Amino acid sequence: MDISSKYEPQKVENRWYDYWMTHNYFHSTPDGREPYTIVIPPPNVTGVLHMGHMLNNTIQDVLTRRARLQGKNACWVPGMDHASIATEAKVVAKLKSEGIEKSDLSREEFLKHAWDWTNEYGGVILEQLKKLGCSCDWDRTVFTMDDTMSASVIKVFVDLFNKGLIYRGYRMVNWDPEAQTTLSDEEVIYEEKQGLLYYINYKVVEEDGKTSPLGVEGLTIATTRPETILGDTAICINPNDERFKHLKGKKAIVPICNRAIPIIEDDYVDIEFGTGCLKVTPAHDMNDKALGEKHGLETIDIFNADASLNSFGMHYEGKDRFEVRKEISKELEEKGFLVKTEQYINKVGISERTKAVIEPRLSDQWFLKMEDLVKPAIKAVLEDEEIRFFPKKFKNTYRHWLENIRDWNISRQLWWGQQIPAYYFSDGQDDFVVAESKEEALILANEKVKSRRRTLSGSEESTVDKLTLEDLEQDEDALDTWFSSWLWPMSVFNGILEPDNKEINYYYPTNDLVTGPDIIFFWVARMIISGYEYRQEHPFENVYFTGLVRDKQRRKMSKSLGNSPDALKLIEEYGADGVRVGLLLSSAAGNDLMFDEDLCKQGKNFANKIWNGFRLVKGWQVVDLPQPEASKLGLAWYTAKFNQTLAEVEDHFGKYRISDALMALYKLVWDDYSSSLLEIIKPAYQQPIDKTSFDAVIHIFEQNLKLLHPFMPFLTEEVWQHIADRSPKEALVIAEWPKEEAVDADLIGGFDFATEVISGIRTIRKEKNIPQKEVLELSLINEEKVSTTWDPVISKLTNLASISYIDTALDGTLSFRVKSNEYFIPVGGAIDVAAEIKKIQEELTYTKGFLQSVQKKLSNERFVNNAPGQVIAIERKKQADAEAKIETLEKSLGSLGG
RNA sequence: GGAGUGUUAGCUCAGUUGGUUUAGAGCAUCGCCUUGACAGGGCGGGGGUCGUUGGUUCGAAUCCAAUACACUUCACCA
Repeated sequence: MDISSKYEPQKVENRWYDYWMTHNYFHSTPDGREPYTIVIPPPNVTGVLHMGHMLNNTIQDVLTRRARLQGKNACWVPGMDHASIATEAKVVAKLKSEGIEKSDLSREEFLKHAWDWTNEYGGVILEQLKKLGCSCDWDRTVFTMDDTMSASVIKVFVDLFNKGLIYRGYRMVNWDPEAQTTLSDEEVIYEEKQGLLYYINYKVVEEDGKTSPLGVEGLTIATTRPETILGDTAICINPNDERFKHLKGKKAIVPICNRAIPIIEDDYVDIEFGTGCLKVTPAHDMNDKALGEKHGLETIDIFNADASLNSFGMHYEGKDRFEVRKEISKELEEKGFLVKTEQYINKVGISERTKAVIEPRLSDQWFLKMEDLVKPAIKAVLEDEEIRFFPKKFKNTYRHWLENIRDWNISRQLWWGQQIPAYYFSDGQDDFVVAESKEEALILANEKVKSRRRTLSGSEESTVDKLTLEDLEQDEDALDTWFSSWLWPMSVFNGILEPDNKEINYYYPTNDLVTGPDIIFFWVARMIISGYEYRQEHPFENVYFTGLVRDKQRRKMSKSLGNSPDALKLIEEYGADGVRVGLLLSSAAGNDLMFDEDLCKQGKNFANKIWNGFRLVKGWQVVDLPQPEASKLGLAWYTAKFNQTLAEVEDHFGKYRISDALMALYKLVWDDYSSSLLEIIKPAYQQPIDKTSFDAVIHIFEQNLKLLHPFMPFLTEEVWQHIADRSPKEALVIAEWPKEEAVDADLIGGFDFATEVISGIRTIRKEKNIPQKEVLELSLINEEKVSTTWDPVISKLTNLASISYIDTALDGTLSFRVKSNEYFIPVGGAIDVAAEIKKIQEELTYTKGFLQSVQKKLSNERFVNNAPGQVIAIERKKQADAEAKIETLEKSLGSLGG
């Protein structure tokens, strides 16, 4: 047979993915088996695969594939979210490039464009996940704008409204002037920006009605936003501020627009900061709004939706806020109002999506009351541990957010998304109803109107016409995308519309959630909240938080920085398995991952190592021969080692230490299987192997492949199918995960000792440049009374002619020691006695030092009296071993005349 | 400003209730090896007073306190 000496992932990956798809291995339907469910964190419909996705989805695939091998009914539900803001922005931009303005289109027309865009460009990422090997149940692919998903969202909105948890409020919100929509607090990022602090003089109206001259009896405020002075409706001073006693009860004149505004007092004002005088602009600042309400101030909104100035901006009307800032500061300077400017660093809110500077704005919005909803979510994670976080440290973050929860603004001034099911029948603040359809809304609206008349007139009968469908107008706004995704673990199984259907009952609660800590509030917490509200149960048992993928300079990988490697190119270069291994090897749970392409190279090399381990075995000619003793021992030892590693791997998985699980397997396959076992059983050049050993090693190799499959699905399936002709039912992807068996510790201990002997012999070969081909003779003084069991293995791996047991040291040989055993190898040529003596003396110095540290402990009365017996026994053993070793070393020195 | 997490080998990290041969792994590095599965390999070596300072203890990388630095996160005053 002819097998390439290098594993070539490009040639096999697509083939196996197609094979898996053809045979429907990833598809799940409810049955009698234990379910293993995992829902994907839905990527944006606009998204393309980046490093974070690769890490996250690799972990999910490892968990899913392992569960499948364990015989569970594994179901990994893929999907996407509609990403309101991002998608709408893309569609608007595309239309603009075609000369179409959004404002020229009706809602229906715009949505058609959005769907066209989604169908054409959306979902690229799901195809990319297939390249990575993800074993999602693609038949279940869900999109948050699918009919059932949207219907679920609307149903939940109406339900929460009816429970009194959703309300409409006129509030100060985070306004993104670019997307022209509201953002939730979580979608605003604060960045430090170098700006200016402007000191501006205001004139004061004296009691006689005259205006004071500037700068003398006047007052000075400090602001970072001089353009907002046109919206000022008060000046505020601290009542305890001695400097401004004379201003109390007076009025100030806003420069340029010459409006007279009251000077109010409030201890909110920090005497130390700025000038101690605060301009109050209730329409454009959260704190100012609070002051405005407290003191009954007028509210003047000077901005349009795009943050250009409106008619209150006077001659600046129509100009952008930042343009106006420059121009107005110039005008203020020219007119003598501007005292000075100072460099000032302040934090500016930026839209996460569009990067536009957020403008606080007053508007009608829909809010979800969180105070009570949050309670079961706090209990589940922090008290009952019904939901476990890995790593645990994120519980603190979670706690902090939930305990300081604010109501969730769920409306967005966008079209792409579920339209808010509120219907207005007139202009009054309360002239609306909420219903799942317009028809239901009409009934409710008529009832509402009727009951009002009843209260007003006291009469049952009404002669006034009833409302018709045409009288109802649905709220223009759409719901926050997270208001769809917070239902994800339920809605993907249609658990909202049909809460008792077979699928939701089988798959919910899901098992694991794998996601980034950056969306712990956006998504994780809210899913937990909705899970308890709608199913009185946790949505998942375990949440595994991956770290952020950073580059070598510790910068977060992002599109804007351009420091993220092209995911698909990486797969092309290193193979999907190589990339998966590379990502997993250094991703301890929750720790950020310093991505380095060398890790993928390591993964690729590992794949090649396994491949060649297969090639070697495959190349052997198999004959009925007696099994060599060394092979028999080697196979028995490896079986023990395998079981030991399997136990470790299970333990790591239990703690979501995926990286450690992989490393344990990496060492098992590379060190134990390839470097040790294969060398032990390997027949001499061009000699056949005995059938017993061959069958055993094939079995062992297959067991290895099963453990590796979740991490390296393509390579392992390829090799598996090379080993034998397999029917679709025998594919590795659905093989049976090895069962844990008892570990024979004696075998492992015996081999470890033999390994030290082997290593000693190899070192001597090294030092004396004796090639492996040259046969050596080994003699030993067996002080440790080690069994001769392992001699055949030692002989095989170091090419010995004989092993002799002797009583006294051999002259003219090189020696080494393992514990108190001493080994001698005769070599040709003169022995450098001085070097031998030096070597022994170094060992002696170390051992004596060690003995001393042990004796120090043992001679400490308090140690002997207080330490547990087991610990003392260990120390005594150390002492005895060290003493025996010292005796051996000193004997050797004596015989060398040292 | 509040809270949290971390600091162990050149790099990335383990070190699980304090005690398992006077600290481990992978990678990198340094020697030697043109071996017959694999140079994407083999064999062998070097490398850390566990951020700093105190304390508790028979015993501290591990527990406590202080301190320095780094990161995360929340809230923010013109």
